[in-house]
Order: sequence, then C-alpha cells, then structure tokens
Amino acid sequence: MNEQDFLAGYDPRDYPAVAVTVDVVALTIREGALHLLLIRRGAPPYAGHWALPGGFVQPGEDLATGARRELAEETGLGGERLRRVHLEQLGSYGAPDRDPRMRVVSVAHLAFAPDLPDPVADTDADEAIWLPVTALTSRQLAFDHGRIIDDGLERARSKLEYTPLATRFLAPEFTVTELREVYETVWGHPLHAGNFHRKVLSVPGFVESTGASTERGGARGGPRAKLYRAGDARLLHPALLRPAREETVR
Amino acid sequence: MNEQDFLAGYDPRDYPAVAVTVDVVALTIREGALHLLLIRRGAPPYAGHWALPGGFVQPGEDLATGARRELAEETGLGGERLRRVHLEQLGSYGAPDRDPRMRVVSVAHLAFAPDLPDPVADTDADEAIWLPVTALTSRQLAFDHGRIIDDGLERARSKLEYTPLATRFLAPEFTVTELREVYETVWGHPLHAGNFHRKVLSVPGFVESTGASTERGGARGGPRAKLYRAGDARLLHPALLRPAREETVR
DNA sequence: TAAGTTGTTCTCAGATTGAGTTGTTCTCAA
DNA sequence: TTGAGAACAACTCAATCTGAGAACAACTTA
Repeated sequence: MNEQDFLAGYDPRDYPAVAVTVDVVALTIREGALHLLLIRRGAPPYAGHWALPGGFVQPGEDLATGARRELAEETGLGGERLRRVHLEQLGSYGAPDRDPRMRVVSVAHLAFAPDLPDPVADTDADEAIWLPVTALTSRQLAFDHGRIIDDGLERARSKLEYTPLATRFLAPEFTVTELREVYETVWGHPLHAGNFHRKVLSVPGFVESTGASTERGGARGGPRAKLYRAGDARLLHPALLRPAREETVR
Repeated sequence: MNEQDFLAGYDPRDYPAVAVTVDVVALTIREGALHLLLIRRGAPPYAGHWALPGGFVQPGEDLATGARRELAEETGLGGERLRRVHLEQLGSYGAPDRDPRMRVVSVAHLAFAPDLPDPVADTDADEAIWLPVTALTSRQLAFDHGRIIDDGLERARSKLEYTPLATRFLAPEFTVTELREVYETVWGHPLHAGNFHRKVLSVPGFVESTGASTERGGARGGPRAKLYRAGDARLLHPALLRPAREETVR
C-alpha cells in the first residue's frame, strides 16, 4: 500500500481511525533540580496518574505549533517568554495498545525553559505542576509517558553535549557558573569548574561577553562574576563531551 | 484540550480526519556511491515524481513494524536479510498542506542496508529503484520528501560519528578499508587511512577480529586484508568525529 | 621479474583534556 | 574592622588524542 493509493476522492473515513496528538516533555531547572511539567489526570483511564501536557493536533496547525500551543495553555506563558523556550520534536509513539480507548499516535516534543512561574489552573480542571524528575516512578505515569520521559531526558543530556541549548534553561544573561550548574543538573554529576570555564570560552559562538558583571558576589562570598549571553553557534565544535560512564542509568 | 478529553464513548469520527503513514529513507552503498530507494509515482498528485516508499499504518501494527513492512514490500526482502537492515525513526512530518488531498502525518524512518539486489516490481505498478543521492533535485520529489531526505542524510552522517552503524552498510564480515569507504561515501570526503585504522581498532566494541583474511589482495595489488565483524558496542566511546567544516551544505 | 598498489604499523608534533594550584575579590560573622 | 571561608578566573603540567606523513611488507598486474 503506497501513498499513491490516496487517490482523489478517497474517503478517509473508510480507513481505520487514528488520532494524532502532540505531547510535550517540558524541562526546567528549579532550585538546582531538573523539573518536568506534568498534569494530574482526573478522569479514567489512568485517573490520578501524572501525564504529559498534550492534546489533539488541530486542523491547519503544524505539529510544532500544536506543541507550543499546548505548552502555552498549561504554563500560561505567552509572547516573548514563550518564544524563548526551546522546542524540538522528540519522536512519535504509536504502539497500537498505548491508549486503551483507540489508536493514538503521539508526536512527542521536548522543551527547555528557564525557570517559570508555577502553572495556573486553566479552564480544564487539570492540576499542572513542575515536578522534580527524581520524584517520579513510571508506575505513577499514564500511558507510555514514562518511556517518553526517559527518551526526553536522554535526548536532553545528549543535546547539551553538542549544542548550546543549555543556555535556554537560563535568563538571557548568565554567568559561566550558572551555565555549569545547568550541565551538572542535567547530567547528574559535578564538573571541574576550571576546565568547564576554559572550554566554554574556547568553543566559538557558545557564549559572548556582555561586558557587565553581576551586582553581587556569590551568596557565600567570592568575586562578582562576568555576565555572558548565548552566542550565535547552533552546534558546538568541538563538543563538550560528558565523561565516559559504564551505562546511563535512570 | 487534553488527553483526558478522550473519554470513553468519544467517537473519533467526530474529529477532523488525520491519516498516519510511515515513509522510509532507505540508504545503501552501491559502487562507491550512496543510493536511496525511491518509487516513481504513476498517479497524481506528483505523477512522474519520485517518492519515498511508504503507506498507511495498519491497525494493530507498530510504527517501526509498518516501516519494516513497507521496506520489505518494496525491496522484496525478507527473513534474515531484512532483519539485518538497521531501521530507526527519523521524525514526523505533519505540515497541514503537505499532501493536497487531506491531512497526512507521516512518520519517517531511516534505514541502512547492505548492497541489495534491484527491487522487483511488485503487485503495485510502482517502479522502485535505487538512485544515487547526488542525482536528485528536490524539484523531482513528491510532497515534502526532499526535506525528509535531507534530514535523513544529515541524521545518517551524524549517526556514523557516535554509533557503529556504518557496519550495517556492509556484509557480516568486512575489512577496515571497506568500513572506511562507508564513512567516506556517507560523509563525502576522504579520510586518512592510517588514522582511521588506528581509531577503529582502539574504540572498544566497534569491531572484533574474525582471525581470517580476505582471499585475495586488492584489485590492483596489496596484501590480503584482515576481516572483522561488528562488535557489541551500541555507541562509540570516544566518537569518531568528522573533520570540522564551516557548514554542512547539500 | 619489475613496477605499482594497498593494508598495516609507526613516528612525531600539535591540540585537547583532566586534575590540581594560585591569586584575587567578595560575603558573612565575630 | 577584620578574619575566615567561598568562589571566579587564570594558570600549570602531565596524559591522552589527533592529524599528517613515512615505512614496509604483501600482494597485484604487466
């Protein structure tokens, strides 16, 4: 069966119904811990379980647009602050039995956001909150969302290696230490401060100096840190590789 | 609108129809050039244009299963030879106007295959052939398949860096030179033979020796080469990075 | 048998990395 | 006001990795 079987006049309703949804694995860093935007389901199936924000793709709407819309609805975010959120496609999940009600193919997306205010309850009766990723077991998650989250976390860890997207977790101006803390939080282990500093400044286009410094030193002392903003590189050359490990375990 | 709006008893036919297809960017290497499996469309839209092999996801069928089925149908491949083809999800394409007939979300896949026999014409009146990727302009391609192919080629180039999947373009036993030629073909530029050799043998789990050698030396002379098979690594540590370039252009 | 090709190993300089040290600027509390 | 501790930023140095080229033996064809 090929696409050319889609002849003009073909009636899609003759075909087995498939619904297409977009889901979003939205990550942010709060108080030094990686957090994930989740919604508590009120109705069955999986009532009381946590689920990713998501919903049907609307007619006339691109997949990425749908994901950004879902993110906006659940976070109450809009305008410039929404635009600064990094959003990319993660992958599609279409196991025939992943939703007990009908065939649903979900196009999952991955978002990196700076620390955002707590979600406001919207018109839906949903409870949407940022939860630390460490506080989750896949038993508490609806559908195959545990698997999607695992894939999203692994993608996030890997993206930090070869793209400058760690800056998307921060305000427009940031210090090298703040940037290092993003890496340490997402990768889950400490990095050598001096080597990280050298590396970040040596990779072309990763960060550019603003010329300014922080108002104050660190909370417990230390000099004022220089401020940087994201550079214009889309990829890091050479990459910032995470230290070799046996296997990545969650 | 959230997934919890999928209440039991919800009738999917009330919802705007979306069709889900799987498409496959299948790559192989023939006569030192990267080739792509394409199908010439007989019927409008895009009659006479080249398109990726693909079709509807069948009920009860996983996305990856559907992609492998489409690949099998177009190549006539089955059994062990089909199983040795690497297949991974590439991404989903769902722009509202990508198909003029109706809303179609395509889940594209990427396949790496060893040199295969020419496709046999199957029950469809399709003409399916392996075409060199250099012989393509996006004007000759149906739908957004030019874009999908570009994404697939970039993914392939990138995958060779940090996975051992280059071996999937080769027979179960191969020489280091054959492996290097895969890299040179996919990346599009020559590599230093000595350094490549050193690197391949030093990365743990990339290849393992069979103990045997080729029957004959090279076509124009030279010693017999040692034979290797793929090792058990899923990822290359450290990676085999392609030389830095300004920007990857196609 | 000669000439040329190729697989494999080696050498060496330059770049990159990991680990630790130093100097200075700052905060907090005595 | 000052001392103690913290943190930013720069540096050092050894170990490792990379790029480029050379060497050499094993093979081919002419």
